[in-house]
Amino acid sequence: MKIEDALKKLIAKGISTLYLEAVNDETIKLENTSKDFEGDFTFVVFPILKLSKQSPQNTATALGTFICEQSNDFESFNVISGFLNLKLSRSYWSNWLQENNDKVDFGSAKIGKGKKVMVEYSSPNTNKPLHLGHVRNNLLGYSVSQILKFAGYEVIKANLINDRGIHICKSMLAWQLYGNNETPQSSNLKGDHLVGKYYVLFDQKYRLEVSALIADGLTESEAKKEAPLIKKAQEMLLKWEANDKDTLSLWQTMNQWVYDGFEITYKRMGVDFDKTYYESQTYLLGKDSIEEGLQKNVFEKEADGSVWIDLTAEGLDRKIVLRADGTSVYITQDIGTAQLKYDETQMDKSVYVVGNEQDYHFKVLQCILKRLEKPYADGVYHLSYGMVDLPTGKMKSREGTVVDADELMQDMHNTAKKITEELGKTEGFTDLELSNLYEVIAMGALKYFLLKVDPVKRMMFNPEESIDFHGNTGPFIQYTHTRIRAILRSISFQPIVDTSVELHAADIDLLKTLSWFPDKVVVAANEFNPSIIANYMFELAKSFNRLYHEVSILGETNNTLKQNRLAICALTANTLKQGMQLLGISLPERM
RNA sequence: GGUCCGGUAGCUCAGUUGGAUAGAGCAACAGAUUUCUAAUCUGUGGGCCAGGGGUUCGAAUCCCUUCCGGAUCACCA
Repeated sequence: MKIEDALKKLIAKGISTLYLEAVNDETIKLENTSKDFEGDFTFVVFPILKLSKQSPQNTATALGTFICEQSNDFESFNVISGFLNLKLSRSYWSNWLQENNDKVDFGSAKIGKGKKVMVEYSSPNTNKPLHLGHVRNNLLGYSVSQILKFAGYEVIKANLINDRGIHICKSMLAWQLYGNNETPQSSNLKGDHLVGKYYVLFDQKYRLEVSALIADGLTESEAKKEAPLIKKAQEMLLKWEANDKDTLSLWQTMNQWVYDGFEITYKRMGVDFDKTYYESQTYLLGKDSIEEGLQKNVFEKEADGSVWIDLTAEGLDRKIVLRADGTSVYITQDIGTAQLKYDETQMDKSVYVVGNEQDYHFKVLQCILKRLEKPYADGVYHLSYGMVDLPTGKMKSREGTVVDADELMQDMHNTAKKITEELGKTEGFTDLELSNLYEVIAMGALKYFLLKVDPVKRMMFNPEESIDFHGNTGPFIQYTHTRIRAILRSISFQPIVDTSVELHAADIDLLKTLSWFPDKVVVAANEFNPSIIANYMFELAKSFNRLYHEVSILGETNNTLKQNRLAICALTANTLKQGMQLLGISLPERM
């Protein structure tokens, strides 16, 4: 039984013994004692004063006395106004260490046992390279997958590639018109960047045409529709849909360039997928569900043949789900893809890592799936995340105001190199080891920077100030880990815990922080929120660094205490490693 | 206009189900290494938790309202 639950039972027992009032222990609320006071758990007695009919002070004191008499796990208490602070005993912590010391998967949970969850993330367009916003998406998706796995779920990572549509045709067309048969090989340009270059070029040329038409007297919206380039792009889309051989061939060639480019970026970010869906193969799905919905009277058909759903009862709008010509809209595809995913995997939950500009869309999707009484409707969860803003404003691919993912990663690598060299920490490494080290540190800094922020929040990235390597950062945590590893490398010891020895207060502080890890994992998994793990990692690292300064680990003269302390260090190192793995961050042995 | 999300220190962010004097990091300043890696640690300064009202023993947290920022309400994806 968890100590919190045991304490709740004790408190309930205390109330019934002292005041002859029955209390359900599940209604007892406990808090962690704030660090300005001595103690581990705080019970606020105000709510039970009407039972005790005593002053807050007397009630708390009586309860505290009762608990310390009844249990060896609590050694003392103090009362400040209505707050009863209870302190866990040293023997409790010794026992805790002994129990958890050799757990291989300390912190793992079983809340997802027997359940399958699909996490869809990344979902790029094939007309441009990935930028910082996509990096946030990818890291979130990967990390959430790791966390869910650690919490016991079977996880399927999926990528739905948006490989068709008018935007793809834009880069194809620009390449056809202005590309002079440029290829990634001929220009030595990464394929996704090459295609992205033509996407931007299309937009530039298109704008010129639009301005010219406006000068000729057209309104802006007319000009946008009438510009020759956009008409050509639309023609190309029609050809693509008609399976025109040349168009398809160009499409395949250019998409392959992009995939080759993405593969490099994904690999460097350390993300991967179990399943890849292509929108070109799924965009016709969903029509069966429309038919089904019509029969169930969930949808209604207009005179022109278009199909709609009225979601005003749910506070949403009336939405089209099928055009009059029988073609799909975005939501139709998503209905179809959800069904496809379920048919293939029978997943219990389906997490979509998609930016918060699609909050409305996913509300609609879930609503429709519920109306259709799909068994997977309740398991749909939109992991909505805020944009990454630049000091200059939003990132826009077409306008070139983006922080490119590949460039950013390379910048981070260079910064890591520079700092390591400045600190003079390059001795004893081969060139290859150094290069790997810089990469691990750089990725640690970048990933931690993006994952420590609550996903729902917009976040700010200033390219002028490179991402920090001090303080609440990935490298700080990596560094802490290398300090522990240095100690553990230098000595051979058996992680045997002897509960007879009294632990130092600093040891106990660290143990206390360690003991929170399993709870953090559960909360992070339930909320699909890696930032909980990230912030906890920082707490844990700080906690170890305090111990490191306060006491000597290798220099401890009491050998039994030294063995215990080494066990605490080993558990800390393992927990740091495990937690960072949940964030997709590696830890170097030395740095 | 309707709906949704956000607003906490100069900057970037934490803040469990309402709890004690509001917390970190960065930046600034002052210190710490004969000893396990100073990418570290300790301390100082810095706040009308956007504003106002309400609920109660008690509110950054819950309710109402105003303001600010953003998104969305497409037969685009």
